[in-house]
Formats: sequence, structure tokens, C-alpha cells
Amino acid sequence: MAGKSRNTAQRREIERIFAQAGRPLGPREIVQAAAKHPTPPSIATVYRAIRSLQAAGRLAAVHIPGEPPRYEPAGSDHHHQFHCRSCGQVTSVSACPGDLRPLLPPGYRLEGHTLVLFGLCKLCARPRRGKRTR
Amino acid sequence: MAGKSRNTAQRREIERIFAQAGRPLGPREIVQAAAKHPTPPSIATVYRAIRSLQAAGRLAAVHIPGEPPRYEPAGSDHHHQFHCRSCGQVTSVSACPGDLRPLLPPGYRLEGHTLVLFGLCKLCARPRRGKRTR
DNA sequence: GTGCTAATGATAATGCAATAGCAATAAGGA
DNA sequence: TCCTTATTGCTATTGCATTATCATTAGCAC
Repeated sequence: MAGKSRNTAQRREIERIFAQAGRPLGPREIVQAAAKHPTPPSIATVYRAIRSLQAAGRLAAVHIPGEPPRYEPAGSDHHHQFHCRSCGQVTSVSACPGDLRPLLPPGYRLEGHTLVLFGLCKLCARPRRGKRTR
Repeated sequence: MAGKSRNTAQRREIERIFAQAGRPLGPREIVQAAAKHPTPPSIATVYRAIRSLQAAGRLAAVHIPGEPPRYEPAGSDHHHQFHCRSCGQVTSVSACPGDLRPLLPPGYRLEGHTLVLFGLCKLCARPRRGKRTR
């Protein structure tokens, strides 16, 4: 039925970028990061790769309030995100507040949670260096 | 310069619905909730009212991953949201895990956080009653 | 190397939330 | 009550992320 998939340079590069990023990336960021590559993928290819990687369970979506989704490799340990309100970049944070079931009223079933911290990242919090715009 | 605003039935109804809801509502939900009112607001009026209420600091946006924003009255105590993955409804949760600064690497400035719990709400978690679709 | 066809690139099309335009309505001060 | 104009309803339009189209390119099995 479904033909076999092919191992292309573009898809390899996209996977490599996700693997090395250490933080969730959006389609645009992938295109930018791959721009120096000899055969950079187009935005359409990036979307296609993200969709198939996500369907294969190898990529997970990361949602930041008011922004289009970013993606990161699936299967990593439970973690959360920090969103810098100055430069907009998202950073992964490995810590977690722990069991949140006590917060819920009785009768509710808790299956998971999403925590987004926001403020200023390390670079943007430094007063003398000026604001960064990545 | 800006003319004075008028106290219309539609805007009164929209504010009343937000005040009584006890949970964040989206524009569509407002239209539905006001449908029985003698002069129900149109979706355009709801968007306009939300925008002006938000600009006046009387309404705050609530972001649930992957969904358009909902809104709730501003000024209430710090709280979070529970998102039922079965019926989609959002419920406010007054509890909070507390100070999250320890989760961040040094150099970062924490200004706030957003916590969304998800799972099954009280109604949807009841096995015998079947799933709800609100 | 050949041939088949999945994958790509460029871009048009789509979906959807949100906004703008405009004629009609109605708030509220004179 | 009259008049000015903010507000509304209807709907077309915008803005933007994502997807589809299709001609071209290039894996990879043979």
C-alpha cells in the first residue's frame, strides 16, 4: 500500500537539527537553521517532515500561549518550557513541580500537565547588554 | 477624542455572562450562552466587546494549548486551568504549586507562569454515564 | 545505468480566527 | 422628543499558519 519512505538529505538535516537543538523549534526556525546546509529544505518540506515525524511518534508538539506550535524530539524525560517575553525564544526546563493531583477537585482524573514559565531569559535579563532580538 | 461609550444591552449581557461563568469562555461560547437573550449579540459584537474589555483591563486571556484564546474576568486571584480532553471544557482551579523560581537555571528572571492540567473532568470521568459532548 | 515513484520546491489554495466596512439602529444628552 | 454618533449586525476581508498542487528532482531496487 504505502510506498517505502526515502532517506533524503533534507529530511536527514531536519532530524539532525531537532536532535541537536535542545529546545523546541518551529517550522520557520528549522528553515533558518538549515539555511547554511548545501541542500536546505523548503518550508513545505519542513512541514511535511514535521507531520510525518509526529505521526511516527518521534516528534512532540510544544504549545506556548498565543503562538503557533513548536516541536521537539519525543521520548525525552518529562520537562517544561520557559518563554522569554523579550526575545521570544523557548527554552526547555527539566525541573517539574511534582505531583499536581492535590490541586484538583475530587472526581477529576489528572492525566498530565503543561507548565510554561515566562519572564526574561539569561541573555535578556542582563541590563547592560541591551535587548536581544533573535 | 474618543467619544464616550454607551451602555448597550448586548454589552451588558456579555459582561454578565463572563461574570457568572466561573470559567474562561471563548467568543463562540459567549454567543451560545447569550442566544436566549432577547437581543443576543452577534459574533462581531462579542469580539469587539472582548477587545475593549481586555484593553480596559477587565478581561484576561486564557490560553489552552492548541486552542484559540478564552477569556475570564481579570483581577481574580492567581489560579490555573483544567482542560478536559473528552468534552473540551475548561475549568478554573484555584490551587497553585507555589514558587517556581527554583525550577529555573540561574540568570533567568521569572515573571509568571501558566499551568494547564488535563485529563477527564468530573462528568467525563464517570464511567457509567457515557461521554459528554458539550 | 535505468526505471519507477517518493520527495522536493515554488506557490496557489485552504481553513479559520479575527477585523473592517457600511448601512441601520439606538443610547443618552440637549 | 430630537439629534448626534457610538454601537450593532451582516458579511466581506484580512492575516497567518498549514496544506495541496504539480512539474521537476533524485532515492534506491534491479
